[in-house]
Amino acid sequence: MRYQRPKGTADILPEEAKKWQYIEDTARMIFDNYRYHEIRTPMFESFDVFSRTSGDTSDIVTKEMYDFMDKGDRHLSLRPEGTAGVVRAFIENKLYGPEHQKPVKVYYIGPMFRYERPQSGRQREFHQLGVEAFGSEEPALDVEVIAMGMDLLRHFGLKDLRLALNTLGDKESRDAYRKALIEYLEPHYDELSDDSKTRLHKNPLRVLDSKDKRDKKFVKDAPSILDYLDEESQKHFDAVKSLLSDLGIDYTIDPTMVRGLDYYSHTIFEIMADSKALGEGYTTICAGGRYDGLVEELGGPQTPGIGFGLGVERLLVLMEATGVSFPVLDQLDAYVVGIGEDTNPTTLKIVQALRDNGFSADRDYLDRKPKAQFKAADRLNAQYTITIGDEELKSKQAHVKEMESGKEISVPFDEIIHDFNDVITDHFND
RNA sequence: GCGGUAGUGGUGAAGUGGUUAACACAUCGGUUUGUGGGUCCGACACGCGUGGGUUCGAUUCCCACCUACCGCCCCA
Repeated sequence: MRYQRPKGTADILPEEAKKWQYIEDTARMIFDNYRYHEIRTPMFESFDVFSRTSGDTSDIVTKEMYDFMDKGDRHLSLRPEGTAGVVRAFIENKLYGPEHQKPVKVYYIGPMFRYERPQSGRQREFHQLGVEAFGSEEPALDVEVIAMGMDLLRHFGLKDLRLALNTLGDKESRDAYRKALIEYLEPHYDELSDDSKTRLHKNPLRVLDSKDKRDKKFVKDAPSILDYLDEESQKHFDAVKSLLSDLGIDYTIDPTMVRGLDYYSHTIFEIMADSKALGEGYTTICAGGRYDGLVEELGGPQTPGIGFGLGVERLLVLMEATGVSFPVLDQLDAYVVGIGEDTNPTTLKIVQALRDNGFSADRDYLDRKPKAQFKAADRLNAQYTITIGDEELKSKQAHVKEMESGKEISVPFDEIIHDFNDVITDHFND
């Protein structure tokens, strides 16, 4: 094989693409119900947009970003996630301006890029769909976003969903907690895993997330963020919990849950699904949180925000493992069978006329025999076949056959061309 | 970036250091003249991921690379 697709990329073939369309259509419909509108931002941005928001010492920025210098010596990066670009666009286009209703609610669907080792449901080019809402600190907005995420996944037929909830508090709370956590872990420094040793001062919250047994033993008794929330943060978190309950949405609080990105504050959440398809037990399918400092970080006015992202490939793996059926619309109304070369112009005209009238129609292009054409019609699951041969050309009548019943009648070309719908209702509707 | 497993036609796969690489499915053609989902017959890898090497000879042995999958790291 001469050429092959780049490592970690995938060709989405027509059959598969139908599933993608279903997912995208469903998502758009739901987002629309919640009054979120699509925003399309570039697939690459200035490197700084991402390094600024993700923390430039992080592995993410140094190891996993597809960054490059373009011919004008600009340092660019393929977007590794959706939020940073949307925030940049929010600021650049002044969506914070008074003429825009607050909160500004947007969603995006598209490819993202990460330089990492491919595995099932994890590729270098992958797709995410996500939402962002700017301009309100109200806990009710947190809950709307969470509810929308749950709603979306339920629409995709996923059961056994679990909502994990945590808060990181505001900056003061987080700083206080961070200090306490370092104080707690430092005496055990030598007993931590190598990774956690480096994490301890760079990003101590991540130690909580460690899967290493050596770390877990300390994490168990580590101080909890929940004990370091100031009044404001506590109030916000309580309100979120209470509103979730009002909506009848169950949740479990996981004080050790942290996010990979530095910019989160207050509410963070993950929606997990129970499936063996993506590893044992519950795995995260949708994750998000509040990022009240992010807009400012990128040079905009102080503006709160909240959003979530969802991996489409992972979603597909889950749906398939769960046995969710994709309602696929692939109907062929009529297949036009032409017998003999002389019928070529007529069959083409008829297929075209059918399409003009809103029917899906197809014909043979390989000069095959009638039998083969009928076989094709059958395999394509055509509802009707329209047969034209020399005799039909002379009489200007075609044979219309309902494939399921086998009933066949003779109909003038004109009727077929002008109103095939009438032909069907007049002759085949019993 | 590290470790493990694998790579034969459109698909699922069998197989061997040596003339024509099983079998099945799919596809296409035929089964007497213009009608489908059946039967029967036939066709279908210039080649066994790529590139080297060993050998009289390699798809089969060795090495490197590529890719996929699994695990680690990480996870926006």
